[in-house]
Amino acid sequence: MPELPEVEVTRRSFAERIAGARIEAVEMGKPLRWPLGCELVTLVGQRVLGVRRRGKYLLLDLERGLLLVHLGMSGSVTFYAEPGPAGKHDHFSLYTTQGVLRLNDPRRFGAVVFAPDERSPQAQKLLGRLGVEPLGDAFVLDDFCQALKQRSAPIKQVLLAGETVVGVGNIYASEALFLAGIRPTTRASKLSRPRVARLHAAVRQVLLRAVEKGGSTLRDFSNAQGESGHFQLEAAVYGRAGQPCRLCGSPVRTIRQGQRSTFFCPVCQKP
DNA sequence: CACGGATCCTGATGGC
DNA sequence: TGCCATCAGGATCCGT
Repeated sequence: MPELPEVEVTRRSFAERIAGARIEAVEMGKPLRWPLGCELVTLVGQRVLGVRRRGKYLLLDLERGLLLVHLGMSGSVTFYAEPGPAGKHDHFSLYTTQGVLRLNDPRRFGAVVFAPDERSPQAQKLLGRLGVEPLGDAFVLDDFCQALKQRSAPIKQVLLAGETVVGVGNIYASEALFLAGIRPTTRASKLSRPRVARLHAAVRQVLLRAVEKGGSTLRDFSNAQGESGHFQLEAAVYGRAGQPCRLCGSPVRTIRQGQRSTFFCPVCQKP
């Protein structure tokens, strides 16, 4: 479900409501991808100072340490003003003085990990290899160009890996490459500078637009207040196999790359 | 070391 | 209706 736009929309939907809240209790369901990494008593009594985002991670800053929350494939965070019963796939709940934060994650590829500090090994194990933030000033064309020159893998997979630029998942990778007119199978190192420039702009544009639209609703995305997004209404290629390209009318094609589906227009996107 | 494949897990969907 | 195969927004680990 969640790529950068969904995570950012989620963050915005509860950051202000949880800021300043004191943690009163913690409840865990089935195991997630990684163990929490601390005793529950470490969390209880602490205030949540704020919520940041790094790539697809939500970072909940506490008075002593932080919680790294990842939504995996099927996770979503909801912040309830009133405490109710935990749902079937609610596997992590923070009961605070201002409401209850729950991570609901049927497939349990997500995780909540405590780290004493952002520079600690616990945090760096997850954040240490992440690429640059695509919507920040550090996403510079020259650097992007240089980084892609080093990589011989198909550009789609380089985007997905998140070591060059973070936040681009399976939907937005296909969308950005369509916007840039680049075939997903093209080796990253083979892209000319002008084409990298198009991709650089496309990645920013697609993600920014998706954030503005409130995230994708391809299946069931909704933010922490239960509101759904509208990006899927305008997907150019993702999920549109066989349907006419919105630019040239030829059928959108789908292939598999690294166990993931890729969608592209064989006419508009050049190798 | 960079790449490609297998893998964790549950639920939805479609064919027979 | 049941049963089976396939697919799903992620990212790590492992063999080559």
